[in-house]
Amino acid sequence: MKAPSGRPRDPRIDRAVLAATAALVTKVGYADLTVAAIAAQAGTTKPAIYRRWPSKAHLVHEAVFPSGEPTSLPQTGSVADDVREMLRRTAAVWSEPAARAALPGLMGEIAADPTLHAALLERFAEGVWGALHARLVEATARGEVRAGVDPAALIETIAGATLMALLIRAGDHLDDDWFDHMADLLTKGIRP
Amino acid sequence: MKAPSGRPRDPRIDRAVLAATAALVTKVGYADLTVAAIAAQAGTTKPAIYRRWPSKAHLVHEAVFPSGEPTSLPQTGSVADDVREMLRRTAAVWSEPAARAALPGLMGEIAADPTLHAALLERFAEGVWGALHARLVEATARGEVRAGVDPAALIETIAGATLMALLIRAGDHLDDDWFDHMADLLTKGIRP
Amino acid sequence: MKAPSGRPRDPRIDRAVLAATAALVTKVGYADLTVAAIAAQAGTTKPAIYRRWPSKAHLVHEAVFPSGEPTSLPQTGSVADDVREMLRRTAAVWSEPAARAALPGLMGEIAADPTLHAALLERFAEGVWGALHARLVEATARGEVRAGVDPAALIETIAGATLMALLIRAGDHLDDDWFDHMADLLTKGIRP
Amino acid sequence: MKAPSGRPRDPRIDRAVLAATAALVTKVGYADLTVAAIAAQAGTTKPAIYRRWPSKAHLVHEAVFPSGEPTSLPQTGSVADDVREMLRRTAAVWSEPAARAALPGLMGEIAADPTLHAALLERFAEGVWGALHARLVEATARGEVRAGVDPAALIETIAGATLMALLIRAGDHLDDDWFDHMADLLTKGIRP
DNA sequence: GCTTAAACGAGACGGTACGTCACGTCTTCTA
DNA sequence: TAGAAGACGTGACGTACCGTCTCGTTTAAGC
Repeated sequence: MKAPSGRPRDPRIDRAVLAATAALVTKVGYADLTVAAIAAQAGTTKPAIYRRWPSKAHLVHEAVFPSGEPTSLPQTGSVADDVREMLRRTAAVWSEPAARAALPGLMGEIAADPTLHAALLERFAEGVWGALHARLVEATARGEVRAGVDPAALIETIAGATLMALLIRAGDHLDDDWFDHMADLLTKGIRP
Repeated sequence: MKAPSGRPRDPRIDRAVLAATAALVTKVGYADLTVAAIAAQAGTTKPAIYRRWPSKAHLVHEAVFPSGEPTSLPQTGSVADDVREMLRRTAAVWSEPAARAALPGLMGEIAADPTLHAALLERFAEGVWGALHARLVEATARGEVRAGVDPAALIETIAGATLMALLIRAGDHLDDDWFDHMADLLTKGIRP
Repeated sequence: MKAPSGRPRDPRIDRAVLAATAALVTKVGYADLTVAAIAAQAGTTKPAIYRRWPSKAHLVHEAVFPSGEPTSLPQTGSVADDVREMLRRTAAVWSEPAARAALPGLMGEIAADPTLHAALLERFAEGVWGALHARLVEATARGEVRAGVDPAALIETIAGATLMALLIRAGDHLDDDWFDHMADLLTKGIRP
Repeated sequence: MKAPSGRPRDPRIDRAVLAATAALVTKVGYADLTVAAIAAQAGTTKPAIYRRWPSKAHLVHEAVFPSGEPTSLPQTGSVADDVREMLRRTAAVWSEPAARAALPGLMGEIAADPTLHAALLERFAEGVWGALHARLVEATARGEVRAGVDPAALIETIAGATLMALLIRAGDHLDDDWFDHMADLLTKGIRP
C-alpha cells in the first residue's frame, strides 16, 4: 500500500517552517508575508515548503491555529459559566499574536478556497465549538436552557462577537469586563 | 478656502469606476480583481484611478459600501423589533453581492492599513450602528432595556454574529428564521 | 494675412524655458530630463512650452545649440589653420556643458524624427560648416588643396572625429595637443 | 570557483531573446522597442530578461554588436589598404540593419550609464580597433607611417567619420567611392 | 554494500499584477 | 487668445511574489 521508499522527510523542517511562519506573520503581517522569507528564516527552501503544504494559506492556517489541544471544557456546573469559558477560549486562540496577525488576511483566502474553508471549519468544530455544542444540548434537556435555542446559532454569536471585537479594537486586548458583560448578555438577554 | 484651479476631475469617471469595481468584484471575487480590469471596464486608465484612491482596497471599500444613506430606523415601538431591524440592515448591507464578494478580502487589507480601518469604522458608526446606539440609550432610560447593557457590546454582537453567519454559510443567504431566532436570543438570552 | 488677435505670447517665457532647459539638462542629463521639471524651473507650465515647441527634443535642440552666432572664419591665410580653427569651433559648440549633456540623447530622437534631423543639419550647414566649405573650394582653386578632396567628406571627418572624441573621452576635455595632432593628420595624412 | 548550484539558465532563452531584440529593433526602431514585445517575440517573459541583462540598453547592445569574432585584419602589405579595410569593417558592423537602427538610441543610454560605456569601449577595443592599433604600431616602426601619428587618434577619426556619415546620410549606405575617398584623405592628407 | 527513490539546497522558470512615471493633449478658470 | 493649473489617455517601466521546474547532491531503507 504505502511504500515509503526514498529519503524520508526531515521533521525538523516541518517544525522550523511552522515556527518561522508564526514568527514572521506576527512581525510583518499577513499581507507582507512571503514564502521565500519563511524559507530563509527556517533555513530551508521554497520547494521543501510546497512539498508539505499546498499553498501559503494552508501553511499559515496550520502554523497559527495549533491543532493538538484536548479542549475539554471543565465541569462548571452552570451554563452561564460554560458560555463564559467558551468566550475566553475562543478569544484565547484568536488573540495569540500570530493568529491575530493572520486572521484577517486568512479570511480572504478562506473565502476563495473551499478546501481551506472546510479545513478551518472542521478544526474549530472538533475543538472548542464541539464541546460547547454537546454541553448545550445536555443543558437544554435538563431545562437549564430554554427550548428553541439553537446551539449552532449561539456558537455563531459567541465566535462572531469575539471576532468582531478583535477586529474593531485593533490594538487592545479583551479584558475581564468584556467577558463578564458578554456572557451576561448572552445568558440573560437585554430584557430588564 | 478651496482654490479649484486646473482642470476639474471628470465625475463620470468616479461613477464609472465605482460601478465597474462593484460589478467586477461580484463577478471574479476580490482576489482576482485587478485595477487594470477595473479601468478597462470603466473605460478609463489606471493612473486616473490611482489619482482618486490611494489603493485598490480604498477603492473597493468605497465601491462596496454605499456611503450616503441616513438610515434612520423606523419607529417600531419595541426594542425587540429594533434589534431585529438592526440585524436585517446589517445583513442587508453585507449581503449585497458586491459586498459579500469583497468582505473577506477586504479584511486583510483593513488590518494592514490603519487608514482603511479608521475609514471603515467611521462609515459604519455614522450609519446603522449610530442609529441603534441612540435608540438603545433611550430604551435603557425608559426601562425597556435592563441597566448595565452596553450598547457598544450589543452592536458588536449583532454585527459579529451576522458577519460570522455570512462567512460560515458560504453559499446561502440568511432567512427569516435566522433573524427571528437571533433577535430572540439577544432579547431574551438563553435563560428559560 | 497674419491676424495677431488675442493676447500676445510672453517673450520672457521663451527665454526662461530655454535657460531652464539648458541648466537642467546639464544637471540631470537628457535621459532624466522631464518637461514638467523644465516648466517648474522656468516658472511656467507644460502647455505654455508645447505651444512653442512641438516636442521635448525640439526644445532641447534649440536650447543647447544657440543659433545666432556670425561664425565667420578669420582670415588665416593657410588651409592648415582653417582646418584647425574648424576643429576648435566644432568642439567649442559641442563641449558646452549643456550641449555635451544633451548630444548623445538627442541623437536617438534625431534618428527617429526627420523634422529634427533636417533642422539640425540645416543649423550646422548654415554655421561653421558652411564657412569652411566655401573656404575649401577657394583653396582647391588656388591649388593649396589637392584636387579630388571632397569638402563635404572633410567636414564629415572633422565633425565625426570631434564627436567620437567627445563620446569616448567621457570626462575629459579636448586639449591643445589633440587639436594640433588632429589638424596635422588631416592636413598631411599619415604618409611619412 | 564557480558553484553552479540551482537550476541552470536555459541557453535557448538567451539566444531567442537576442534574436528577437535584433529583429524587433530593426523593425520598429530603438525608441519604440519595448521589453514586453521582446519577451513576447522570444516566447518568454520580462522577468526572464531582466534576470539576464540589467537594462534594455545592455540587452540591445549585446544583441546588436556581435561579440566573438577575432577579426584579424588580412595581410594587405600596405598601410593604405589597412586603413581602407578598417573603414570597411567599422562601417560593416554599424551598417547591420539592427545596429544602424539601434546606434543613435544607444548613444543616449551609453552617456547616461558608465557601465554600458565601459562595456562598449571594451568590446570595440578588443575587436577591429585593437587589430588596427597593432598594425599601425608596426607600420610606424617600419617607417611606412610618419613618426608622430597617434594610432588612437587615427582610430578615433576613422570611427568618427564613419559614424557621422551614417548619421547624416540617414537612408543611404556608404558606397565604394566613399571608402576610396576617405582612405585617400587619411593616407595622403589634403596637401597637394 | 549496493541500489534505489525520494528529499534536499539552490535558483531559474512562466505568469501576472503591481504602482509609478512621463509624454503630449485637453479642459477649466482667470487675466 | 495666452497663461496657470492640473486631469486626461496612452503605454512602458522595472519589481515582486506566486507556485512549479530542473539541476546536482545527500540520505535513508530495502535488497
